[in-house]
Amino acid sequence: MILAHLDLDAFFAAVEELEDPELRERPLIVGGDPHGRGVVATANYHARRFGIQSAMSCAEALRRCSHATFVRPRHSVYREYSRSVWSTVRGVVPTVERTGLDEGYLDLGEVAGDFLAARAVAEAVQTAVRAATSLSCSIGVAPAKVVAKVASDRRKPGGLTVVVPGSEARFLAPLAVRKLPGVGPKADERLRVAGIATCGELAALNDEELRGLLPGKVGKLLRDRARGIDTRGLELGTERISISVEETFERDLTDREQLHDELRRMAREVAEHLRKSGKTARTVTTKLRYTDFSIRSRSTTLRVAIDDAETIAELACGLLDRALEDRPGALRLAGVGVSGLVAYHQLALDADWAAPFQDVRA
DNA sequence: TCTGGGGTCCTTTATCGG
DNA sequence: TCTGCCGATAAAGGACCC
Repeated sequence: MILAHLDLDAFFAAVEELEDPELRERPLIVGGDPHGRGVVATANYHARRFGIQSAMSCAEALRRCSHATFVRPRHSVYREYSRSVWSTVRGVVPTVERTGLDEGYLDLGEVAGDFLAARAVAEAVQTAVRAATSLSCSIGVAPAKVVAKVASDRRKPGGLTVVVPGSEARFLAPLAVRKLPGVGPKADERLRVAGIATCGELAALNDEELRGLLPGKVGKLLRDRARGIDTRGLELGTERISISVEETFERDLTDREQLHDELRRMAREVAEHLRKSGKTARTVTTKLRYTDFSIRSRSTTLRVAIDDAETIAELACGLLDRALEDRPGALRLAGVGVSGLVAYHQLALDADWAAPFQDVRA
């Protein structure tokens, strides 16, 4: 299996630079209001020199670079560029799994016989994308997804890294465990405390050591990945399984009526998304974030799928009331989500055989 | 007045029927 | 009739990703 991971370089910022070339030579931050509660979505490479990174609060970014330009994300514009990029990629490599607007996996085995040929195909993809959109991307080529993904991140921007079969473990070994997809802040900290800093050290753990550190399926999976073992193939044509809208308020809210108003507004947006995707939903979830950043959620599942804003709103408000009874307090965020999605045309069929549920049986 | 919004997947716990 | 166990599944939380 020969596959590639493609990652567009500083995608949102790169698009904004194309739309307004004046931005190109300056530190640019795409994200929220630097005087509000937003975070950085993407920073261009000038801004990164000031230590600005994705997910950093915009207030912090402003502190680090007071002359940076801040712009709000324009997702519909990025979607257009993304569409153009991926149709260009498919012109060179037909089988592609998109995992985001700005990244995805390519099946190179389909168009290249060996890793030498694969490198040439990857270069052809980079050239084609640049020609069609003026955007630059980085690519990793490897026998396994996890290795290709890590490889694509090695020589940004515009880099190409090829990891040939047999060298996967050697390639990963010196890298920090945090570089491994699936190792987030929590796992990183647990490993750090135990003195495990690199992928090589994670790969060398025996079963018992691993159990103490990262129990369950997760540990085995991450150790496999650190060894370059990853049998996942490309996933083509996956369906969405949930839809949600949430919002961090400018200031924390306590007033129940105000919160209900916000939830009703979000429920209308969720219903609109549902309608556009031709789906109905059986489960409604309300999400709350308190001032201390802790998150609570309450959900309910119906026998029959729904898609109307009023029903979603009623359920969401009831769930909010329940959550606030369990734990009162000011909220910095509230959200409404639906899951258990059912295609609208299947509604009549599904309503028939839908099994009864606990709270209904009682 | 640090810390978004949209998702996915996994684990644990509660609950129910048999 | 009471109790315990088992398997499903819903609910809730948590980690992670872009």
